[in-house]
Amino acid sequence: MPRRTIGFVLVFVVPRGGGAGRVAGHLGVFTEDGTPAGEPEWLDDLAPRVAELERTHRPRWVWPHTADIYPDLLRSGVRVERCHDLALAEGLILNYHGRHGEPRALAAAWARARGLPVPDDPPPVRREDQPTLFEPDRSPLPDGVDPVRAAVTVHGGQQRAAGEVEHPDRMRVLIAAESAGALAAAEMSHAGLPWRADVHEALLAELLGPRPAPGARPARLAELAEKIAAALGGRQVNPDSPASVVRAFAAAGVDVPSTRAWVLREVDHPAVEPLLEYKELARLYAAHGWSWLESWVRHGRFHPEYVVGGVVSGRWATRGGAALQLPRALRSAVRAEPGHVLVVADAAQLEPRVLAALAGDARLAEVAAAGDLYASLAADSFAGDRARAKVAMLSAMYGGSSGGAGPLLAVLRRRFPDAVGYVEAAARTGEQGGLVRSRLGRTSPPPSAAWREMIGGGSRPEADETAQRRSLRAARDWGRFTRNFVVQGSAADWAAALLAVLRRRLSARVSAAELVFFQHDEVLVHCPEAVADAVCAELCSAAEEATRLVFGATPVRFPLDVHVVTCYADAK
DNA sequence: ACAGACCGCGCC
DNA sequence: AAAGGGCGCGGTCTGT
Repeated sequence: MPRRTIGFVLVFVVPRGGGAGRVAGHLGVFTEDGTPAGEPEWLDDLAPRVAELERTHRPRWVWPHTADIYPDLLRSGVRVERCHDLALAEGLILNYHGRHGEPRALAAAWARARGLPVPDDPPPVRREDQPTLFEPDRSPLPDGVDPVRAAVTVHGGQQRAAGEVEHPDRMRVLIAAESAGALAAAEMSHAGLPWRADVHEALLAELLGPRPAPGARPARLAELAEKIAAALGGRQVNPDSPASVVRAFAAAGVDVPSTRAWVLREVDHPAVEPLLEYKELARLYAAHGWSWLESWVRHGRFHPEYVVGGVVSGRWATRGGAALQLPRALRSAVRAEPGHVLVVADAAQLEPRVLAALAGDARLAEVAAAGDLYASLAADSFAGDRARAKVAMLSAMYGGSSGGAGPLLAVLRRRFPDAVGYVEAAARTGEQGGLVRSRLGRTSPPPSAAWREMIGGGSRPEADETAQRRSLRAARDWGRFTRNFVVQGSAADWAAALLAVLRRRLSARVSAAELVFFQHDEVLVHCPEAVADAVCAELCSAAEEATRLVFGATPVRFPLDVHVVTCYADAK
């Protein structure tokens, strides 16, 4: 094949059987204008062909779902630069139109792919026997449907759909960033986060005692359980059972409404201290103990599975390993390999900055020019009281008002009417059952039928006080969700753009660096010590580029706090 | 025995 | 006037 620039390569894969470490499938090469460049091919092993095309053409790979194919390619040593993930794009577009949760194998996409009339309202539930483009292991395509042609058709439909939303440019950025995120997620799962099992084990031994026999409690937990029982007058009590603990306290003459740590801390009783310690250690044991280590750490790396597109707001989820909840105490087990460092970068106070940019609030943007936004906000509006400034801002974004936040929020509203007005408008939209969007167009789900029923029930003339209260409550709850959605979703937009841009920059300019971890607004790069400065420079440029991509020419700054360390625990 | 609800807590 | 957003996970408890 002559060397020339080709805009798109469309790949369709139908995994067959066990796979045996290889991924088979159809592959078709197309030029940018949609003209096929040669016949579609069937390959028993896609990896070599993908590697070759990547080397010669740097195409955009269009495939049903990155998570279904890219991990296998990575295991075969093949990395690609860019892709269009049909399933993720389909989800974003469907959600934009308020059709959350519909099967990704949209009936309309199928109809288009098969040249059939497109139904106006595709059935919401896919039948078991209905073939699907996006879950290729379910069932093969119907006879006579060429998989490459189907992918081309669906892709074309998505390009059109992206062009028809209110801000097509933003939707295109979103789809590209989401697709790049899927690539980065697979790469990070593959690479893994450097993890010193010996450090982790030493920590467990120090806090819990030696590893217990299967079914037994660690020594330290058994000891604390005895102390708790003794302090409660020798009553039977299972510290793992909230109900049992409440009963035991009641029997000892102490009324506790629940066993939440912050509740217990207010209780003056000798059982409280050992109980709090028990709960903390029991959690470490259950969630990140020896069995976690066995399940998730191999050859010195923690390999979580990221789920891109798993949260409507655009945040990532994880499957197994609780990767996004690594306790701070365990971060000492995250160590760079010899001669290497970890570059830890997190966006400083991302959400309030996002709000300033979203709302176009010039005054808040000014406040956000400072490195420490909350300190700057405190100086501006809260007589220098940083804690109060932070509470005020968080209540605006979350809809909370506990801890006397009401008056603080009022200060914020007077001083920054555009920013506060923006989230309050989002809350009102939600209270009325409407949809809200992130900056790039991620869209909140419509409220459930049960919600609508409750809202309707409260406004009927015969509604009693309880029904009215329930209705009001449901409306407010959903309003809090949509209020937060615009901020959380737009922060996810920014973070996705950052990751996409950083990934491209690193592969082009600091190839020895690898992305090893990402959580919401924080990214970890593992690299040889000698290139740490280069990585820092790329990070800063990436943050600026991401800001421009998502918010255009906003005056709001989005600084990164960057730490070059050998141990994750030393960052911050 | 198993599934699913609830609790409580970890992270952002 | 009052109203805290998102998730994953492992534990218990309840219903079948």
